[in-house]
Amino acid sequence: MTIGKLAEQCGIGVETVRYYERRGLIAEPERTESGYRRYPREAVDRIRFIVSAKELGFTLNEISELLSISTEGAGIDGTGIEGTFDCESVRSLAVEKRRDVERRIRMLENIRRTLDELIGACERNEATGSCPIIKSLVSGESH
Amino acid sequence: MTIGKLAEQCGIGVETVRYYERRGLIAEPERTESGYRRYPREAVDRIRFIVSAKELGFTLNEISELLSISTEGAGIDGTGIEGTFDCESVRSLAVEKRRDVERRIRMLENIRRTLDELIGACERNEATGSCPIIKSLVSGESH
DNA sequence: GTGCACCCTGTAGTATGGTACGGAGTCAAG
DNA sequence: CTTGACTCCGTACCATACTACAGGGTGCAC
Repeated sequence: MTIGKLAEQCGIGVETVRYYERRGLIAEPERTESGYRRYPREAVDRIRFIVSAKELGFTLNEISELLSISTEGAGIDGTGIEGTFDCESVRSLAVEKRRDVERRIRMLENIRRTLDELIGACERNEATGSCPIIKSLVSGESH
Repeated sequence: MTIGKLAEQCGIGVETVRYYERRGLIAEPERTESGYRRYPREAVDRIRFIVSAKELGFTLNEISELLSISTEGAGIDGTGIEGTFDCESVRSLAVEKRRDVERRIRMLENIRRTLDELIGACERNEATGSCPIIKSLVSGESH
């Protein structure tokens, strides 16, 4: 698979794929004799994961970490995240990330609930008073 | 409440508060005779909401929209998001945002589930094979 | 065998979201 | 009534994550 096809399948530009490679988020792929990058099908999944995680507000560094957890010790060159984690390091990193993910889910659920209330109120044609969305989110917080 | 106290309560810098004001995310506050900004307690909630939403991967523009939905027609100067929405516009914007929030929750739940599996596997001392986190997220996607 | 779309490297520019001055005025505790 | 912490405005700078060249080579369809 060429870089162009890969980028297209992931909905990003070829420049971005190369950027992710430079950042160490994806491995350097095989090359053809003429120097063209040649990707395996799995590369699509990895990049789609990166794209999705980014939408969820993870930085590329955090995504690096998530990927390094999931590939347990595979290591990503040039990221400073070395392979050969022992199981305990992986576990505790995973636990930490899980807490973070949990917190984000809670906050989003609060926003969703408020949007539901707002939509409901609107359908019943009630004017909503002051800013319920803010209250709901803030009250659900637990930094 | 001075800008310094406000910023402190929200865990951000005073420069950031002024930046949010310039961006139209928060209203221009009252001023003292000498020109100092003076904030009401509610400003804390609004800014905390902005901070949280940002962590969840919403851009400041999206946050503007969310805030404008919740304050229904209040409008935010300089954002291009004008006040005087009719109820139907508010509702459809809220429905759209709800879909978006829902999608994010799903993706995060997939990541959480995978982290759980990973943590479980690690505790049972099983080496995980190839990258379950990626598979789970990608399979749960529904753009 | 010549277009045209694609690929290569490298470097420079952009958008977003801050962050950090500089030079000045203000407030309040001692 | 001074001194130190705070505020004002404006502009310039920063990090992250792209995005767009420039200047060249490759692949293949006609």
